Amino acid sequence: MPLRLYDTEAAAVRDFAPLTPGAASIYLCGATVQAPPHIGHLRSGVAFDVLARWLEVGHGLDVTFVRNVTDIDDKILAKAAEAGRPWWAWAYTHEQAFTAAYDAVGVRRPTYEPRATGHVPEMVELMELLVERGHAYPAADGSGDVYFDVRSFPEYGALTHVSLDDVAPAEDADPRGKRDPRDFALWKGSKPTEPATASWPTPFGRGRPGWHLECSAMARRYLGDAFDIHAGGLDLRFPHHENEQAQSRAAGLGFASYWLHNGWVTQGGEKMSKSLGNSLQVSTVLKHTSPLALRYYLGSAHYRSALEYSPTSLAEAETAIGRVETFLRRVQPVLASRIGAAAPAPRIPPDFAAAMNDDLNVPGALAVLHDTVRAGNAALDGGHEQFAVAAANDVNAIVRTLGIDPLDPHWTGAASTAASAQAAALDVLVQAQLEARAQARASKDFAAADAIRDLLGRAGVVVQDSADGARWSLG
RNA sequence: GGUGGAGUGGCCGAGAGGCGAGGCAACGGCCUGCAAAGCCGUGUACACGGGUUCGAAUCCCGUCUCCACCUCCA
Repeated sequence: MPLRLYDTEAAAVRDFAPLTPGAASIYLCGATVQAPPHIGHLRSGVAFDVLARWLEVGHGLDVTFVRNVTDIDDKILAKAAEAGRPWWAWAYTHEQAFTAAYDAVGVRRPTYEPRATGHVPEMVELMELLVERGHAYPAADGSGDVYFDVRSFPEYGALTHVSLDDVAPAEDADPRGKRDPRDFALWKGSKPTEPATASWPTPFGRGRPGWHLECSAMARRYLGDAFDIHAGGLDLRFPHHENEQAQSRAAGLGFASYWLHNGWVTQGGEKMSKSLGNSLQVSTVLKHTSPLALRYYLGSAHYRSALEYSPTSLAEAETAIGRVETFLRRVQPVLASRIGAAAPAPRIPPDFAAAMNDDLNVPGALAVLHDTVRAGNAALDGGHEQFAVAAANDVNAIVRTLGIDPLDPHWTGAASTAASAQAAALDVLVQAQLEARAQARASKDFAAADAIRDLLGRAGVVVQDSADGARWSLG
């Protein structure tokens, strides 16, 4: 079953066919590290992390995933200056905040994460090629800027389906040096007002990267002249991705075969923005929401749709993924008791695969997950062990593929030895309480039993009785 | 103005000509000492007005509303 992906340039869903059989290359436009990330910034990271996982698990492809860091631009320079800090320190501080946020929600590290400032030679190479081919020119006003000549490239506008007549002037530089006001900057000559550290020597003079050029240069270096998928947020379609494609194709490179764009996290129907304050910064949200629930929430709408945020959204996600965790914990004793019994063959549930292959329909995949959980719970209730085991198998395949396995040490904290030592100590203490409670219940002393449960409850320990004894969990 | 997207039950959110995706919330029931968890059941949802069709949330025409990009914002 082929993977079908919506390609922005074709404006249609297309079968995915990698350039190299057995492999897939992805370039994702990462963050401009000018401020700490809010939950909206995590959406592309999570969405395309799921894409990479599915290409591997569902299609057996060897994925090379490059996600860049834009570590220099006008805003970084302006904000750092305002804060009285070096721009590079400002950028790196926020780069680390993004890394921490991605790590927290289980976005796997990319194969490589290049920074714009580390790729000036590649940009110069590309500029020289474009100048040589008649698609770029140094500014006539001696500013040191280098511009892309949009009129020299008839395909300009192909990605976002605009005609040059409809393009407003690019306001990224003083238009005096431009041949056409719509020409955009590949390179920006250094200005006396800017820090000396924010410029690099080139044959065109000292300066710094234009925003668009870096991605063309880095994608080419790490993924080659042509690669499979270029991804990013919807807002990057124009001008950023249009300009990237124009540069690369004008330079004679194949560039991206598929363009994927993710939608917004919205509030009241509007794009989440920094003006909304710090309340939805990832670091703030994670104080009251588990990282797993945040990741689940970010996948609860299709990646191209808007995802509405409300104060209850994250609590709902917590409850929903909690159902899955409860089932997996319920079924564990059954699985443990069957050691030696023939395990069902590992498989990707067909309904799940069909949803994923349909342009990564994660909400549809989650519906399959919940259906399977319900069937598994019903099987446990009815004592149909074999069926419960099969359901557990399917649930595990789904949650592992989506990166939302509630029992993964990444979420449970068991990865750390200190944490697991604490967990083990707590378990001994709680089990002792549960033992006392079981005795109280056996002698119908429900007041004593409830007192123990209340005590544990005040400590944040939730007790659940079941046919085979009480279980406890934090939360 | 140009280009694109969207309006689905209390909320979130898939689907895209015929079986009420799924989650959250709510209500009823089963189970249960109670609770929790789990299971079963309960909703005449598709912005509005026309049209096509045996049949439309889904196709066509028109209208309204909202959002995004064109401002170096995932």
